[in-house]
This record gives sequence, C-alpha cells and structure tokens, in this order.
Amino acid sequence: MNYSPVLTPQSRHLFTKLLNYTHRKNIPKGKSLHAHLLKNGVFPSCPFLSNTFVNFYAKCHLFSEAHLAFVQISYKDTVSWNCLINAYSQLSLRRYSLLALELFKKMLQHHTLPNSHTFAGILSSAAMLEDSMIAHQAHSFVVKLVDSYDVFVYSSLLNVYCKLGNLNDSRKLFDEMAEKNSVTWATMISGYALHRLTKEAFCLFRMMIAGEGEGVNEFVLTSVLSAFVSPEFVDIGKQVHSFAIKTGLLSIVSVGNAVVTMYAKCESLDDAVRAFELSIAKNSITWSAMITGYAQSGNSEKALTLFKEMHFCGMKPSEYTLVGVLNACSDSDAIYEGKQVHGYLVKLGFESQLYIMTALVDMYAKCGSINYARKGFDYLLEPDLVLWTSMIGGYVQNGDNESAINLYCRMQREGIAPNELTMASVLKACSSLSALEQGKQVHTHVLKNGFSLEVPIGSALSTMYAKCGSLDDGNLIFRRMPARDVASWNAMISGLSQNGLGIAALELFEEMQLEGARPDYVTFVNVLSACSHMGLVDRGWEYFKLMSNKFDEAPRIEHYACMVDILGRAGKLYEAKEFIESAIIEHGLCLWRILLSACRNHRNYELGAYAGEKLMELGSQESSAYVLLSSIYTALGRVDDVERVRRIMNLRGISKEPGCSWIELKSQVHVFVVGDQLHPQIKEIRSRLWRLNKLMMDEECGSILEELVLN
DNA sequence: TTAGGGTTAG
Repeated sequence: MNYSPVLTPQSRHLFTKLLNYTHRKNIPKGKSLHAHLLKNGVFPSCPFLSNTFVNFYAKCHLFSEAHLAFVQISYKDTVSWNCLINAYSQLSLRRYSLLALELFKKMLQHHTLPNSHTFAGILSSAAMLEDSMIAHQAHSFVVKLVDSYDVFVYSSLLNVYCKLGNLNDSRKLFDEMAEKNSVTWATMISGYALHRLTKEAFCLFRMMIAGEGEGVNEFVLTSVLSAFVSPEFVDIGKQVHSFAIKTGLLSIVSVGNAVVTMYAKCESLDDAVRAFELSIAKNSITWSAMITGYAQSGNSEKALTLFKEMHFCGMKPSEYTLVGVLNACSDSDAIYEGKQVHGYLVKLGFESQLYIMTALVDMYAKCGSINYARKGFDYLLEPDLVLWTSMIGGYVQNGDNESAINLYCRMQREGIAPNELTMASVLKACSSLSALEQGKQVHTHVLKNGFSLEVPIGSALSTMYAKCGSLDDGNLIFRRMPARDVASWNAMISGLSQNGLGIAALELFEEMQLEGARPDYVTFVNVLSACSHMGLVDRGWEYFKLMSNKFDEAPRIEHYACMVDILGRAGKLYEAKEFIESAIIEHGLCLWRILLSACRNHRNYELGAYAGEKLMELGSQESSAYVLLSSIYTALGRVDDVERVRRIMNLRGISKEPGCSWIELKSQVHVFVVGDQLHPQIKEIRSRLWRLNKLMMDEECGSILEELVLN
C-alpha cells in the first residue's frame, strides 16, 4: 500500500522527539511517549509513526514490545517489516539472524515487496549464518529489484560472498561496482584478510591510498592490519602502522588495537608492547590483545602479570581477556592462578559462557586436573563441538584413553558430527591403547565424514596403524597423504622402529632428507632408538653428530638417553659411563637408570652398583632403580648394602608400583597386573609363557629370558 | 520525513 504521510506540526514535533529517544536508547521517555499517543488515539491511523515505534523498540532490543507494536499496525508496509528484520540482523547472532530470515519469508507470504533496505539486512544475516543458498536467492532478487548503483546492497553482497569464501565472485562484483565507498573497500580487504590472502589485501589497500587515501578510515585500517598474521608480513605491517600515525587514525582505539594484535601475531612482541604502552585510549580489547599476545608467544607469566595490572587499573575483563589469561595458565601449568581466575570469572557471571568454559576445561586438562575439566564440561548443558573436542583431547593428554573413547561414543550417540581434531584425538587414544579394532572403526568414521588424509587425520591414522602393528596399512595411509609434515614422518619412522623394522625406519629417514623435509628433535629420538634396537653403534654416533652439525638441533636428554641405550645394549658399558659423565646436560637421572639396566643385562655388577649409587645420590624417586640396585647387591653378596638401599627407599617413601600390561583381542581388552590371578585363562597363559621362555632359553636368548623372569 | 552495508581481542 502506498501511503504518503502527512504529519501535523505537532506530530512532527513528537516524531523528532522519538527519533532522538531511539538514537539515545532512552527507553523510559520513548515508552512514555508511546503511551501518551495511544491514550490520545493519535497513532494507529498513522503507519509512519507506528513504524518509527517498532524501530524504537527494536533498536532498544525490546523485541516483545517491538513485535506487539508491529502486530498492531493494520497496514504493514515494507518499512514495518524492515525495522524488525534489520534490528535482528544487526545483532550478528545466529538465532537472531535465523529470526530475520523467518520474518523475510513471512514478508513474502504477505505479498510485501522487499526493497534494498530489506536485502541489506537479509544478506548480512546470510553472511552471519554462512548460508550460501539464501545468499544466492537474495542475489537473484537483488538483480531484479535493486538499482545496480545501490552501494549498500552491493557491499552487503560482496560481504556475504567473502564470508562464504567465494573471493573470485566477490572481486568480480567489486570490480564491476559502479559506485564504491570506504565500506566497499573495507569489506573486500577484510575478505582477503579472512582467507589469508595477505598480498591481495595489501595490494587493494595500496590501490586505495594511491587515490590519495580518500575514504581510508578505521575500518579499512583494521581490516588490512588483520591480514598480517605471520613474521614475514611485519615490514608491510609497519608501513600501515606509519600510515595510521601520519593520518592521525591511530588515535582511534580500534586502530591501536589492530596494531598491537598485528605485531603480536607477527611475533614482534617488543613492537606490540611499545604500541600497547603508547595507546592513549585503551579499552578492554587493547588489554586482551596484549594479554593474548603474551600468552601465545609463550610469555605466560607476563600475560598473568598484565591481567593483574588490568584489574588494578579498574578495567573489567571481557570474555576474550579471560580466555587469553586462561590459556596463559594452561601453557605455564599455573593451576593455582587458573583456579583464581576461575573464581573471579564465576564472580563476574561468566561461567556459562561457552568459550570461557572451553578455555577452563582446556586449562584444567593441561594442568593435569582432568576431574575438574570434566566437571566444567558437565556444567554446560549444550557443549559445542569445540568443547567436546577439548574434553576428549584432555583425556588423551592425561593418558585416560578409555574415557576419551567413551566420550567420543557418547558424542556420536548424541548426533554431534566430529571435526578433524576430534578424530585425531580419538585415533591417538586408539594408538595408545593399541586398540586396532576400535581404530579401524574410527577409520570408517573418518571416511563417512568425508575427511581427507591431510594433517592431522592422515598422520594420526598412519600412526594408529603403525603403533597397532599394522605397518602395511600405516604405510598405505602415509603414502596416500597429499602432504606430510614432520610429525607424519616421525610417526612412521617410530612405527617401523618399534615393530622391529629398524633398517626400514632408517631408510625412511634417508628418504625424508631426500624429499627435503626437515627432521626435528623427535625424528632423531626415533632414528637413534632404531639404531639402538638394531645394535648399530657407529650409525648411532653418526646420527647423534648429524643432528647438531647439519640440522643445528642441540641434543636433548632424550637423545643422550638413546645414545646410552645404544652403547649399553652393545655392551660398551664403560664408554656409556664416560659419555654420561662428559654430557653437557642436567638431569642425568634417566641416563644412569639406563646404564644400570644395561649393567644388569650384561651382568657387570660392579659398574651396575656404581650407576645405582649415582641414582640414589641424585635422589631418584623411581622404585625400579632401587629394586634393581638391591638385586645387584644381592648378586654380589653385599647384604649390608642391600639393607642400606631398602632403608633409603623406606626413608624416601618409595614403594614399588605393580607393572601392568594389556592386549586387545576380538574387541575385548585383557588386562594383566603383576601377581594377579584374575584373568579367567591365567593358568593356560602362564603355562604358555613358560614354554616360550624355555624355547628362548634353548635359542640362547639368556638376557631376554632374565628380563622376562625378573619383571 | 520512519528501515540498510564494513573492523580489532578467542
């Protein structure tokens, strides 16, 4: 219906007032005016004013009142619908975007023709929901109904295609747009930034400033700065920073925040700190950006200190700040501080917030308090996929692989689709349990969900098969992976080595180098461990030296341990002792422990006693070391020393933990603890073991037998 | 003289 409003001077006065109340979100005054007009019967006859009231309530987020005012309009026009649709769209929240789309459908059912204002809102809801069907449908409407010069609608279209990842469509639209303004430029630049097309984003920014920088505002600057997320872009980031200083735009707080974030992401922490300190107007985002910057660069303590400072400055933390600081606690194993932050955020009423709960669960899991993590998980009635994945990953990190798999099964029963990280964690749980059947089932889920063999799924799958002893399957997956990261190589090398195929493991390491992949410290642990299993002393030395000479990797305790193991297994016990004593590394405990075992295996009790005494001197807490030492003294007939070792063990409160082992057969896990008789077939198993032992004895595998009997 | 688009912290 066409209606040309004719307002009396008095109505115009009231209307101006209402606009003012809407702008200021002055709810009491607006409501009182509404009541006044209703009482005097002025306004039902004037749709123009009615729409303005719908708009007033909607903009003040009083949606029930807005709806009431809306249904009371006898002749709803396009504007009446637009007021509600756009108020919902502007909230940028999923459920409100869905409501906006619902309203749009009803609008069409009521035969009300949408216009450019409608599409601006509908397209931003489609962008929020990343709904490509709605975007395309709206686009066809736009072509039919909207003037191609309408910069609002076309910027909105540009935005939705950017959010959907159709950057080529967006750019085509951008180039074809007859009229562009700063919003159009900012949208296109942020689209590139969002999809990590840094060069394209910067190129567009330069095109914009080549036109003498007209229209460059805080939105354009924050968009382009958000594209610089790794160290190689810090120089162009600095250029944009200088531009912001020259144009005076740096005084706008969002620009300052984007500069701090940019330097932090580019790992120029000093520059980030300087930008933070020079910020005149800091808001909660500025503090969050710096705290997160510290946390992500491993400076957890500084992150925590800054969080305290923020509190003293009277600045209230936002959910982002809290997530940042909780991550800092996780990374530095700061459970005490983490609990304090937990108490604080409960006080602030943030405990039901999903991202915060995810960070809390993550923090407790990483700090080893898996039960607290689970409590947090259970607190939220509707955990999202990230939270499920964090909890499952938390169990895996804490070695509770059964709980990880159980939770994954529950997640499936509840119909929640996993993502790559969920699958990788569950596969890791299967690997650790050597649960091949379970692992195969998870593999079918990987296929069903259509995940590709890229990292991390590909490497988790090949690791699972390799660790469960299915080396052919592991290798098949490994070879089919489109690209392999160092972890994938490591997993396969370690799988081969652990399954007695040391030579194949070393060949794979050579292949890795030929392909130009750079080994890391884990690779060398695997390679050295393969040498150890194969008894390859010279190659062991060769790789140990290669690590620092060619790859600039300083040997860590694990590598020293492998070398002691190599020498020990080969019976080069005195060479091993000298190696330990000349090692430039602290925490020699585990090195002496390995030597002690080697001495026991080679029956060199004198040197074994020397290693054992070193362990006691260093305060070893490992019960097996004391047990071994006392059995060596027993063999040497040194009864007093046996008694001394036992006394020290008691004094230090060290008791022997029972050994435990398990195997999965036909989807059932069989567990064995030293000395238990619980397994239904225990007699049969023991008798078979003794027969095996006898066979090995006949094959002169004396040391292996001794190991079996002693453990 | 009612209704519209884009940014920074997880």
